[in-house]
Amino acid sequence: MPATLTLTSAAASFRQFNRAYTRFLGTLSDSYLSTEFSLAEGRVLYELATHAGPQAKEVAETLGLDAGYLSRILSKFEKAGLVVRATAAHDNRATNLLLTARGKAAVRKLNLRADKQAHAILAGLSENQRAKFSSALATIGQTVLGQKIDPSSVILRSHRPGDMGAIVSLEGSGYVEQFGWDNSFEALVARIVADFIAAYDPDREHCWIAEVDGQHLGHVFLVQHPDEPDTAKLRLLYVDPAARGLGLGHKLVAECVSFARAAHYRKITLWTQSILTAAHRIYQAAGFRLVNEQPHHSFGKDLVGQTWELDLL
Amino acid sequence: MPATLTLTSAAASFRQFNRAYTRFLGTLSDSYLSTEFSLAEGRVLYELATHAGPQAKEVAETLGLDAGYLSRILSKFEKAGLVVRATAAHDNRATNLLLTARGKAAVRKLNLRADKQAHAILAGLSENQRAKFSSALATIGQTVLGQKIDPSSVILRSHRPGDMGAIVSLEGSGYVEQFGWDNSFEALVARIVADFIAAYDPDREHCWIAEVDGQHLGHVFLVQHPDEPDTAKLRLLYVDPAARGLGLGHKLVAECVSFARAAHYRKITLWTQSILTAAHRIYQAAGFRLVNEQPHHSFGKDLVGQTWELDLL
DNA sequence: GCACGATAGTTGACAAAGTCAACTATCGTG
DNA sequence: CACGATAGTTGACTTTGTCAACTATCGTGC
Repeated sequence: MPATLTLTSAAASFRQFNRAYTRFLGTLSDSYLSTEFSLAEGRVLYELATHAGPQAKEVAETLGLDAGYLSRILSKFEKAGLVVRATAAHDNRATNLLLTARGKAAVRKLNLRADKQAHAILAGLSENQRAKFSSALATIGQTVLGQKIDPSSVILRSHRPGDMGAIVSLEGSGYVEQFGWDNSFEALVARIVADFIAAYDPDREHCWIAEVDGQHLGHVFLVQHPDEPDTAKLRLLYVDPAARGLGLGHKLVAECVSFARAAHYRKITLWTQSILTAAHRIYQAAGFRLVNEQPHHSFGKDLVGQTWELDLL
Repeated sequence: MPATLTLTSAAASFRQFNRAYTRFLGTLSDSYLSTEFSLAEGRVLYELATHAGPQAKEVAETLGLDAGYLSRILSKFEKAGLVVRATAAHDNRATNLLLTARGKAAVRKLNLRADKQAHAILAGLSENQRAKFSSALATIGQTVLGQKIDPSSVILRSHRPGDMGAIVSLEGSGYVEQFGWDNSFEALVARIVADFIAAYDPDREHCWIAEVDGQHLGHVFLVQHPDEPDTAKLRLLYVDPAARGLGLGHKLVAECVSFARAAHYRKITLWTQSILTAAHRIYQAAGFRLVNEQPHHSFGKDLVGQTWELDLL
């Protein structure tokens, strides 16, 4: 892969983005001027609202505030009746910070204002743009801000326009990066998804996309076997490297199995490669068993293909 | 399109991102502590380094600084010999701000430090991640920061793993959004790119991707006509809505034409739709002429297909 | 059970960052 | 050439943030 995007040019656009975002956050926070709170105070309030009864130290750390500064802010809040400082249960040095009803009301008011602002900005975007935008935010959050994906916020949905391409792209670049396969694999995936759309029978077939905040994290297909009407084929199970370890693969396969049962299939088969060991664990856990292995040369590599089956009684 | 990504949830993740990025920029700017400059001073210096001889007012506006505050910063810079304030040519009230050699040296030093920092963060990412990251930055910059694409920074390159999928995705969601086509169009594109990879002859065929900072902005294919060896087909010309008006389409078509000439084709043909008027102007400008029109029903719509040709003498 | 270093939080003194309004000098227009 | 507008400066001020010294408590090792 020729490095048309060098580390240096990536760093340059990163810095440019940071400058622009500094400016942007500056204009956003200007709205605090019409408020009784400063930006720092607002951040503290928000922190108290989202984390139940934290110690002052924790708040100072997560927000990067000076302990002394925070102490003064909290005194002000206490005087205003927004916060109570309760000595911690097992440590008389520490205090647990709790919002009063009045404090909660203040947070609600701030939230409303901030939500309005965010809405106003996003309202100018088309749905397509908004999806791209959200996905971009999530990407940045995960790559440089160290944000973790919250498994409970992952949703499974059916395919939509643009999804087939995303599937081809993810699998194409993913397997090249991880296993060095050549682009004939990407072409194969493109053909599979084209066939899926062309022959799609909603009662007998389905595609699931796992996503969070518009970010495509994984997918799987269940299709009718071309020759055997009672058999379904599970195809193109994929979980993005960024989302591994969340049980997404299990969730996707479980979805396939229950759909297949509901559609009265008697069997599910799938074809996979011996090197994809992470996937095997998922198939095994779902009750599939390996029924056949065969070496072949594909995608520029010597591989061993495997057929797995699950009987649906 | 079911709104699994509502405006409200998009706004929520937007706000969460802003909070996280505030924190991130805070840690980034901590590095200014070991510097003789404050963050605001650094921003001013950078602004002076990138824009030749601006007025104080312009700097104050672009950075969102108070005029008085800026004036004091500039006085400090002048005293330190980093900046000279020259009365503007045609307005004796205004001053043009110019960095001295010493000022430029200071900027270089700051840049070096910031570059190191950015490099350190990006060095932990794989090339794939870095490309996604850069592209995400660009997306955010364009959608909410109002950044414009710099036409001179657009590069044309050959296809790489993951590109075919991106092409399918862009065209699939793009034409759905703009013209309401159904997903059989996405399937058609998937089949075309699959065929391209399968039959690819590098001497006779080519795919160009237009990108900036890893962000895919457009593409085009030139392939051998299946029946006529002397004829090339131009296919899948696409320019992302975000990148229209930059002459990207012209650039991509010109690339095709010159490749076709070099490969000794005698003719280029292409098939397009009557509603794609923006593309027609590009073809016309490149010397193509409309040779045939035919109504057809595809992608869920009644369309009029057009064949265009260019003779390459 | 107690000395001791570590930790949570507070406070005073201070510095840095940013705001506001009044002011000067100049400009452009009628 | 009067007059309102504009570029920039300055003094007085507030807000925001930092630092170190301080108290009270904790946990550990002896």
